Amino acid sequence: MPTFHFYPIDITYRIVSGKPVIYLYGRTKDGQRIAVADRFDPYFWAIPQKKSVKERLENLSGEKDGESYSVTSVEEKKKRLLGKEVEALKVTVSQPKDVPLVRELIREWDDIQSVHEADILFTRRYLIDKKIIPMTLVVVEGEEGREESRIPVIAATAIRPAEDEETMKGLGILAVDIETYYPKGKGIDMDNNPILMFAVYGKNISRVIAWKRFATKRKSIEFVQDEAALLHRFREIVLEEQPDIITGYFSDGFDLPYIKRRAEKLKVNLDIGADFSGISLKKGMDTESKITGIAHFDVIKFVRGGLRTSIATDSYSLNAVASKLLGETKHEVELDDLAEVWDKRPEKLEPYCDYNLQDALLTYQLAEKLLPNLTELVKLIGLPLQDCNRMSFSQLVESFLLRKEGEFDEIAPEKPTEHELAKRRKVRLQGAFVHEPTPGLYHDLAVYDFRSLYPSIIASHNISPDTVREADTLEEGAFVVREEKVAYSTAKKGFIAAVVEEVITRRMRVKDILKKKKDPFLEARAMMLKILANSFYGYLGFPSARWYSFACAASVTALGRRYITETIEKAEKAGFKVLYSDTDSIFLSLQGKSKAAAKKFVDDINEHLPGLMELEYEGFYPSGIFVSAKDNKGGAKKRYALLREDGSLVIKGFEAVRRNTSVIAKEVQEHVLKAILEKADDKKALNYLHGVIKGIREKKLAVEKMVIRTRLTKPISSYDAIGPHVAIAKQMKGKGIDIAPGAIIRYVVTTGGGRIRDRAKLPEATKQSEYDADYYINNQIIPAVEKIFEVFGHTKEELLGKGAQMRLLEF
DNA sequence: ATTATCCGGGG
DNA sequence: GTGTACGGATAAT
Repeated sequence: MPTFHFYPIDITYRIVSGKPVIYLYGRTKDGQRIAVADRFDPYFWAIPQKKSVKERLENLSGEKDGESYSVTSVEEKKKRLLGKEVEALKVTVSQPKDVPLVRELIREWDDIQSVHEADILFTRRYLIDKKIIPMTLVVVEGEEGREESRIPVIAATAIRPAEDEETMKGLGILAVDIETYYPKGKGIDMDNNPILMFAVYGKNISRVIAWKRFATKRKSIEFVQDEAALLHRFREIVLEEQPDIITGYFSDGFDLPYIKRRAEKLKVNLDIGADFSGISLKKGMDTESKITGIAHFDVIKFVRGGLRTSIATDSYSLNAVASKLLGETKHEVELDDLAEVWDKRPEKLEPYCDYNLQDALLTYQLAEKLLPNLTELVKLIGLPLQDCNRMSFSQLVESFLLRKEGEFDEIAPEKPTEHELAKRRKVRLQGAFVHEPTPGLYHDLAVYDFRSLYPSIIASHNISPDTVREADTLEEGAFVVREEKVAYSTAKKGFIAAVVEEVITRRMRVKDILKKKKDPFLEARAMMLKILANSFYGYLGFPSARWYSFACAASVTALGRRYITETIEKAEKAGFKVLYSDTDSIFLSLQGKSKAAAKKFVDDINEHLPGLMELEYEGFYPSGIFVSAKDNKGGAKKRYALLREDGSLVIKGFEAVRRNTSVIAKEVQEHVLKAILEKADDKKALNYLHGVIKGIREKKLAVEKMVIRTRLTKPISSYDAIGPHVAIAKQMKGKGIDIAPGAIIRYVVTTGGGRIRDRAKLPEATKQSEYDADYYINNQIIPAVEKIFEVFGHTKEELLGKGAQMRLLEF
């Protein structure tokens, strides 16, 4: 029997002669695309009320809505349900579609207590049970069968993961991007507006296909007869390139559905799937596009999903993400004019083709850059790239737990009913501890952080839905969380606590190796392990979670508050002063103590911390400033600036990087912070401010510095409150420039009477003499620095330079 | 403050 | 497809 070593990429199933067959699509070690077909039977778990139900189940079969269903076998197994031993029945049925039918039927039976895992997708169940991890080497025995397929199909007689968990490398990525016709002022209309051009970018291809000819020297541009021919070309290119991964930017919801729709409309056969199927869509608010045998990597879904907390960006547009991650930007063209240029001035189309190709290139580069992270996630979670690409944090955790439960003989709890869900949504978790800072400028600060606070609490205190007990439990060694009136058994490792501990220790091992040697793949692994570890707390409190536990989630934050306040008490006993603390971080003033003493403080704390918990010394800062909150005297949370020893600044929460603020306001804010932190010289900062204010008054500053950027969030007509940006958008519309929701409107406020919105002008149409100095001083500059100067007792009047004059008048 | 709703990205 | 949203921001109450 021939043996094949291959890396699975995609998985589906089909019913062949009435029996379900799993199809794994992938590539062999030597690069050949193959499919592997393997028989597998669907099953789920039932917990009986009475043992006699087994026989009743075994004989269950029937018909519903013309479809027959049957139970093929029932097997008794000892399992655990939230740690409690149960006699479970493994109910095997003949087809996946029988599962929901039988499930609903037997749920009503008196002798059935509960039904479990009857909603785990068939292909996922297969991967878990066979211990197969996509993109990781698998050994198959079997012969090539004869069936209709683009690639050879091996009928498996045996399948198992390879001994060494070798990861697939050198995957072929093909980036796709389309440009479509859309007249000004109209929305996207897949039914009526054609695709004008598309760009593909891959290792061996960099091309734009358009169906209107114009003179060009670009070798990358190729012309076809019409839109149907363009779609044919798309099919051809995909089949020629044989990519493992097709990537796009929002291609789940735009490019691929658009291509599919146009192909249907023009009756073009798009049988690019390994089984000759086309692009399949899953609808909902969130569409997903799939092609059998190829993994579809929608970059935006990963950046906004699994990587969301790791990549901070204001906007998730291709331009914003590419400039953040690659330091590159899109080409600038007036996309709104494309339809008109296409119709009337095709000779001007070249820049649009360049734009199109650049988008495909950026998408390709993003996919290439993020693939190590996504691959690590696939290996961690054990689901195909297509799925890991689109998962939320709670789905990641749950999929990981479903993979792990076998090791603990656990059966997953049922998903909550609507009623249960409503109940869970009503309760609120108490958050983290915050010590508000007292506004002021401070010198010699030490900053500390609890490393992975919540995950380490879960692991160290055995916080797990299967170890929760009543607070007055008589169980020996149980750890009481008095704040929540619950306790946690320590007799046996809880399922979730054990899994979290494994994730943390795995990450620590990876970090240890990384200390000795740089390795981008291990860095990606460490990052994904961190993301996963940090997701468990949220999962425990997520209403839809199978392993939801309010007690556990509440205990995690309660212990977080407990540990941080205890650490603060110890710091004060040791002679430090607490300036600020939020969740897992502590800012101390050294109060004349040495840097060495600050460093040593963590050792004293760590000596008494349990398990994996650890306080880290984040660093020493020569100075730092905390300002007061908007409407009260207390210090603002998450709004401070620190000076590092190397002279650089750490700015948190200030407007310095926000939209909606003019360039000049950001500049002034940063400059003032720097002057104050470096020299503690508020007089000098004040002088600088007065200089800027004078410059603005005398109109010596460029209009560009006065530009305010605001995003238009909905169609112009649906605004009730007309802000300046809406007024500008209206003006632009009046000039025939159509502005769509999502556009960033740039404007400058000019002098004159009336409301701000009547005085907003386009920057291009504003002369330097026109901007409204008073507006910029009072509404932009002053609010940006007011709180900083307030720390030194400078009033708004002083900032405006009125203080001195008033004093003269007073005397 | 708290709850309802709107929206993202793509052209 | 043995299934379906999700989190943040803004408007409304």
